[in-house]
Amino acid sequence: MVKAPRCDKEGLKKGPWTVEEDQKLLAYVQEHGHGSWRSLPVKAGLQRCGKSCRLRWTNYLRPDIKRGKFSLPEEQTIIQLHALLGNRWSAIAKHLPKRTDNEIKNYWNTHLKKRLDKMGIDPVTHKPKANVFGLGTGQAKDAATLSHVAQWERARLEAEARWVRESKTIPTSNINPPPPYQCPPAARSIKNKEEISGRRPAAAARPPCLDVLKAWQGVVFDMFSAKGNSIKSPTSTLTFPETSPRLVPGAATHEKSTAAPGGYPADNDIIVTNNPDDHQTNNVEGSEWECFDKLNQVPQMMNQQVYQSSVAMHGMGSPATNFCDAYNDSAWFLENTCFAEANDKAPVMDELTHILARNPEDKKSSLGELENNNGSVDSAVQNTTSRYYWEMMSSQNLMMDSNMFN
DNA sequence: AAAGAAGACAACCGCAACTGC
DNA sequence: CGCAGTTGCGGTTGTCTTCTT
Repeated sequence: MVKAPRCDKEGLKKGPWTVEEDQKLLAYVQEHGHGSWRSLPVKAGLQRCGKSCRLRWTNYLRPDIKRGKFSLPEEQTIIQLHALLGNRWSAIAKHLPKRTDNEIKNYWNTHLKKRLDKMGIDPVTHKPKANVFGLGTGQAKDAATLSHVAQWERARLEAEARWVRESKTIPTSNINPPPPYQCPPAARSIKNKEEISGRRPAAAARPPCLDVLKAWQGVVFDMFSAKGNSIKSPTSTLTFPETSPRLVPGAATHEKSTAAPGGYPADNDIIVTNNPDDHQTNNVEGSEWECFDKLNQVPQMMNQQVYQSSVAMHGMGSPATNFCDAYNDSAWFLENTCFAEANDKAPVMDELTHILARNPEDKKSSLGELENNNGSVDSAVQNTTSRYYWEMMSSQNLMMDSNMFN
């Protein structure tokens, strides 16, 4: 015989909470702490069961909860962690400060899952669904798109697997400060042991590849926003290579570029070169020069991980070629994947400036402070901070320490 | 303008793990 | 070790809002 829930048995109130109930609970917990949830409702004068009170507090009333729309970095984190952890919402929530597991779960079920599904990616496995490659049905472009997704996905998963392996084998002394014990298998046990011992958890599960992509997006957005360019998303059309600015390595606009699909660069393509002298041979004028100049900073900003991911994806080429590939992939990724939110660069830039602001040695620590009288970012200072940013991003400590984003 | 559908989110339920005796 | 009570978690449902026809 199934025991009736206490709430039912005692005829306690269920359903949505009223403002008065919230106030009672809030006032009580703030004054006395929750103590035993079971005894709390009577003490607080609530006609609710303790469990209901606990849920209301943890999911809604707690003061350290952030509500409202999820930012792009938060979405990325959820997707990335879901690929790693599955439906372990509480574990995912630990990497999203001020978000509750319930909120993340709801957001996944109502938004992210559907978005992945529409993209043809299985939201459970995070792999492209086999049956979406419709042959002979005019879906060649979509198939190519999805193939690209699959390629990135595979690279990502490999990176994650590598990272997981390394996080188990790398001496934890590399993590600052050194955690006192290794990660035991059961998540729940970990948590409780931490709570009991007050110890720092083992290396936080933040895959470096996500950070690299995020960082890359930040730099790319920065370059384009400074120029007044926009990486405008065609959203549903999935036609990025034909319609959006594309970076083409090396060749002048009047010469056939071997790296440019289709040969000659398109009108809105942007030529990239490592050799400043090439300026003289390119028919790039006016505002495009500004961007051109900014792009010459790129090899310095391009750290090993981005470079290697580009090499892995496209093969070894010149730095400019691999930069173009990495950029185009990143821009493509922004436009054609679940990460795409048209013109939604603010969260990425917020995060970039936030991280730059952590530079203890650089007093000019945000992009806002770097702006000159013209409202543009001084290239030398930007170069310094960008390089610093990449150095930070490539350092293992930051890659593995989720506190970086707290 | 009204009705139904879909979306979004809060809340509930049941189970498993943990805790203290 | 066993048991009862408590807490945490994830799946599911209910309700309200927004959108579509």
